[in-house]
Amino acid sequence: MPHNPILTHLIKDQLVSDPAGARGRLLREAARLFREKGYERTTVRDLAAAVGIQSGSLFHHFRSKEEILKAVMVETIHLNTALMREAMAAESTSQGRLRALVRSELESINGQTGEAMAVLVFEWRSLSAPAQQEVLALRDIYEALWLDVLDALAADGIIRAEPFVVRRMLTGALSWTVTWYRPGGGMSLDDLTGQVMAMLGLESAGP
Amino acid sequence: MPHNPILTHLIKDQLVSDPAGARGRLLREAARLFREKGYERTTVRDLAAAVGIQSGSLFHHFRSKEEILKAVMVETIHLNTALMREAMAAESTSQGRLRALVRSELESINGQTGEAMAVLVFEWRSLSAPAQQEVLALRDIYEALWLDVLDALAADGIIRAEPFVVRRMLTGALSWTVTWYRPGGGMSLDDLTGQVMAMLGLESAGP
DNA sequence: CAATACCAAGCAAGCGCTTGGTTTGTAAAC
DNA sequence: GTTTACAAACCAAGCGCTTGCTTGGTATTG
Repeated sequence: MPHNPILTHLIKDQLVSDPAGARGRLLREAARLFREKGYERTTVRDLAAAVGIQSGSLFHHFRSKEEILKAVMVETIHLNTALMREAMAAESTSQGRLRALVRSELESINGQTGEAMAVLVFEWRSLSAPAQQEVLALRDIYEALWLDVLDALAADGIIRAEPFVVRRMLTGALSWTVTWYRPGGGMSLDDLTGQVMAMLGLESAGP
Repeated sequence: MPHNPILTHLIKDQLVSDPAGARGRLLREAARLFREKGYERTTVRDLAAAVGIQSGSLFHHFRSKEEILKAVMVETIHLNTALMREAMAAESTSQGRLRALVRSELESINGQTGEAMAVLVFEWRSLSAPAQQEVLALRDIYEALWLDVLDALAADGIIRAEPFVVRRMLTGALSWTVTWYRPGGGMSLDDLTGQVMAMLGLESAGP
């Protein structure tokens, strides 16, 4: 399957590994295993077996196990920041942009990159402090996109709670969907987006 | 410091360990360490050192390390279910009961039992499948309290999104507060409760 | 013919847990 | 009020195993 243009561009800039390459394949399997069993319970032997090599050979591609975790997180943020910018650009109103952000984050969490996003949320503490700082800097860019939109909505009186509180509540609410929402079920991602907007009192609900 | 009457009653029923006893003290330290470093990164030597005994002596009180994790979770659910019932009983309207639930859960997460609640959320996967089943059964009782209130609000048209979706969004939003909310800061738990209600469009915000 | 990618083997450290034996608390027996 | 009995609580030592990672060498590729 061919990449979408955004991904191709990120690969060219070396911000994301090509999923077809050895490194990219390993990172995908790592995200899957880290989510399934947790970082600590996943051994380097598990990771190696998942891509069909010996455990020692991993250390030709990564200096340590932690570097694999960091790479999963960093590449996921890069990809999703880019996707989110793209989704927002198509909208002309603040309310539309919020809907695009919600929809985009739900897709990140429950779609292709879902495993990596779950790792980002649940394996945070497994990163060393310096690595946490690095990842945090990338997240700040991502978060600024949200706050700009929420600030605009608050200025217009469309939302009444404080923007930064709303963003944090939404972070929790949306990332938690990974524990219960199943894309194959009766509710589509658009339905779910509608439910979130309805919960905020911004649109009427109903699939 | 004396216990509140609810806790005393739970201790008498052997649903919760006395925090003054050896077992209770260990469970408190365990919750703290599990939250701070994660279950896997916390060794039985860490746990033993935290209460001033040898690592082997732990196994006089608990059959395995996992049993300690399970006990932390089970006792926390028992305590918080009781506290929540109490908080709700004082309210006469559905909206008041929702506010009481939100306030109560925020207090569970950010107050005394916060460490144990965080463990419940973030260390879920570290439990074996059978132990997960046991804990899940207890959570169902707890969740039923929420759904009853949300169903009533939906029936009256006060909330427009689906009750079970709202509950799940709130679960995520409220438990996520543990990652950013600091009780000592400028925002009290009552303020935060007000923000949540405002976000749902149910009350005007403002501390 | 160099760089890249890998394998086979294994090391040092740390892990959960077991074991055999000692101390401590408690309460009846004398 | 000392003695006896016994269980609960704990210690010191370490076993067997797994972990992340290293090493020295061998294919593979442009």
